Amino acid sequence: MANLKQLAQSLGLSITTVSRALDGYDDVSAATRKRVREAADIVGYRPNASARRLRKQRAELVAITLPSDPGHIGPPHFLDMLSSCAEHLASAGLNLVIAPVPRGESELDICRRFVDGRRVDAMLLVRTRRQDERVEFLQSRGIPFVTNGRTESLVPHPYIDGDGFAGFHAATVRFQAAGHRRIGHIAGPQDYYFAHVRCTGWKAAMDEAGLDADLCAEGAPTEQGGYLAALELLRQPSRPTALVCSTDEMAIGALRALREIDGGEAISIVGHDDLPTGAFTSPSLSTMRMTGENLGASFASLLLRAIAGEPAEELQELHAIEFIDRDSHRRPMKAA
Amino acid sequence: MANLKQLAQSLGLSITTVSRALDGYDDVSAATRKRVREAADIVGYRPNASARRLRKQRAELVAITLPSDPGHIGPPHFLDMLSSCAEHLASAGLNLVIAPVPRGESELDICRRFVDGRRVDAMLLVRTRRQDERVEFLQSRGIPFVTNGRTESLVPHPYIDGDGFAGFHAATVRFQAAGHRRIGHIAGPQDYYFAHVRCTGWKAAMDEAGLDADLCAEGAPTEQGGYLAALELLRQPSRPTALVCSTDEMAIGALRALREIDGGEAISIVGHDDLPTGAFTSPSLSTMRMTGENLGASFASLLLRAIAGEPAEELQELHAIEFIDRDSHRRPMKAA
DNA sequence: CTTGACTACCAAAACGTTTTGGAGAATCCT
DNA sequence: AGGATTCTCCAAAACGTTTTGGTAGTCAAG
Repeated sequence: MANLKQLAQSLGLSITTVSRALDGYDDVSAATRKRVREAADIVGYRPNASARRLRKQRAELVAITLPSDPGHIGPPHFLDMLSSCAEHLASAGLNLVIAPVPRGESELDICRRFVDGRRVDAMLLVRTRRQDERVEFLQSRGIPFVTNGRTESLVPHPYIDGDGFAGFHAATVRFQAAGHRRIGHIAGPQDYYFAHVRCTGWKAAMDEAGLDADLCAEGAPTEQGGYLAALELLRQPSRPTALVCSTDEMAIGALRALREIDGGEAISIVGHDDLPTGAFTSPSLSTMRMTGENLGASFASLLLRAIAGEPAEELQELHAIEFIDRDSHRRPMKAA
Repeated sequence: MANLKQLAQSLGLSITTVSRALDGYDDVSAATRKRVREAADIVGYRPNASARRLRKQRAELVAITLPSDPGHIGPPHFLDMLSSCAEHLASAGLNLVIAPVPRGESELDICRRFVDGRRVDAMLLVRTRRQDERVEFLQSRGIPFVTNGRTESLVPHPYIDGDGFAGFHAATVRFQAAGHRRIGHIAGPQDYYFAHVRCTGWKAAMDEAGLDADLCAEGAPTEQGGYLAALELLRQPSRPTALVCSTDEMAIGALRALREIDGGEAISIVGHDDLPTGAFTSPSLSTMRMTGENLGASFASLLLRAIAGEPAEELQELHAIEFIDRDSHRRPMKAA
């Protein structure tokens, strides 16, 4: 309601003094500072955000682009993560705006709009691709950003990612140790970095064990995509006895395929993401997830440090993957 | 990069003319308008958002408060809904910022910060309470807002809500028609409007049928809350044979309680929200949900119309509830 | 030749802050 | 006492837009 001018007038002070009193500068006496602050409290004065932003040349905003891609928008935890991230940003005076990508526009368009209109101080990117034009654009503009997921960009950038290679390597080795020889992989679209690196982890473990890495089917990162990919593998002359799936959603689709196929109940399976639904499927879904608590806070912290100018190399977090063992990864193998 | 002044200089025009050319006013000749627009395209000019906002006295932002309450933040669809809402707002030049409530602060504090700092043009409220201080505050400030859920506010406000009374009434009547006499209700916290109105629907159906509406237990709107409330009802000397649960999360908790109790598998159950997980529980969870497609777009539309000044009475949507029948609502009753 | 309407443009104000570069008064040091 | 230093305070500029209230110039009508 009140602005600085009115407040200053009512106090018989200058705008400058009132502004500086509220900001706690020490070139205003303790007495006036107190007087100003009390008056401001009473009238409920809050500085006009647009005016401050214009003057300070900061947008006080961070945007996150939400792909309206096929496949759900990350696990359900995602909103919690966002919420926590927003909360931590807020304590630094930044708000988080969500920027969905309308059909007909690319994520790059959105970035452009936000960056060139000086609407944001930084950006948060999810679902990175191996070659990601958004990353290139933001780097060319020199605007701070953090990605959820790595890219193959030659110039380093801040990210938080799970060590998909190690995770899928370890999952494959576990199956080998349990006696599996024919271990298949249900892969997500290979232009996504996460899907590619998970596939690579599986393949490396197969190569190292001297096993054929031929049972790989790619599909959309959805339940249906997993279902179709699994059917494809199950039609092979020599079926897999275990499946390592790129995501839980795909794994749930694969479970559906197994249910429809004779002998499918003898095939072990593991996914990734720790979807809550996985606890209720039958068999309950064994899975993996990135370690680390309060990822939202981590994203916020990286964003703030990127804005503060820390070099990208120091703003990269690669988290270990942990197993969540339920039933689906140790189903009794059919007697060979 | 470029601002209006530089662009004007490079064109040999005044700032005014350039600004008006870009905005398509017709007091600038078609020729110059074209020339200006082409030049703007080339340098990639975008007006500085903060400056425009300051001048136009509009924030171009809408905020939604995210309660960090007990109980998850709405169904998983919630993020999709948000995303769709943000997308429709964006086509009107508005961005959606998410405003989680840090512990130690109330949702009212957040509203105050956003409203009094002129950071938003409107607000979106979820999880309304019967007496909702946020609603009162926003009404007193005269700032447009839309709620997800009704309130008992005497002065009308825009909302979108499901007809919880009718839904829970109908669900109860269905159980009666199936022969159930002792139908219990697992209620959410009664200061939430949705929880209260659902409870009222159940109670009304019981009263109308001349049955005792005594089997009601209240709990937190979480899996654990449903579990505890169900245990409470099952300890009664005369157990319910069917349970109408305020939310799916609570219903899933109740299912767990039934599993632990001797004879629990003979108790029918229904929830509300259509959580994806419900399809995988055993028995699979029968549930209800609000009808209407693309709620996000509806919210966006109501917000825009509220900002445009349409009266609140015309901005209220009450949606019917539909049943999603799975297995849990028709479990074989124990022979009396 | 004046008047009025119309076209194409522009200078300046305004939006509400924060920050720069002082200015006057009081205090301290020698 | 005179100069330097410290305390308080403030006028004005700046941030980049949009909008107000014009001004010249042209053209047609009276």
